[in-house]
Amino acid sequence: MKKLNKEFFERKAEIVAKDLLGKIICRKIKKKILKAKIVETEAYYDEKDPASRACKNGDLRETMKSEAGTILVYGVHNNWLINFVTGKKGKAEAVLLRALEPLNFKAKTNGPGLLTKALLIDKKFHKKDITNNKELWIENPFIKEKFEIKESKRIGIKKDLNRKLRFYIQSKFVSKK
DNA sequence: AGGAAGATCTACT
DNA sequence: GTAGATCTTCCTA
Repeated sequence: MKKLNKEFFERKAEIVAKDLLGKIICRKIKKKILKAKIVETEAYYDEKDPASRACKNGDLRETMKSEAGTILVYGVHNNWLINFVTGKKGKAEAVLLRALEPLNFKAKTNGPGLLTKALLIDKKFHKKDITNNKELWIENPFIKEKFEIKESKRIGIKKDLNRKLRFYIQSKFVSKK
């Protein structure tokens, strides 16, 4: 198993979002390691993205502009959403994790808020480094599965720009609409 | 200090 | 399908 390194995240958000599909996210809780396959992602491209909080001033925008691989935890309503900063430093790009398929545990993760609950992810991961973290990291799977990557519009956003920035694999865990 | 908006979820009709 | 719950962040004063 090889952890994803910084170079992986230094590419465009759209590319990273597609490439993250099928990867394994690992969360260490006490002595157990929860593993789940990433099945749904969304890309946010820069501070001009009207749907992104990077279009506002503040800490989130600064975080999105920081080093690739930085974890960004964003709170809405009652939930935490987890993102990974992508692109080179200075670019406000990020990828949102929308759904996972649990491999060695049971949970509902068909939605951005539920997946953070299942993995016990909260604000304490904000600004941490996904490529160098003891409690949370991403691995390449042993075998590269064949799967079809589907695209659609982003979900839950009113300001939609007819761009297809949501990517997913066929799975019952994918949030569907 | 207060208000508004938001990348959501659940429950009920 | 729609309403409501309820939290974090940013903006204004």
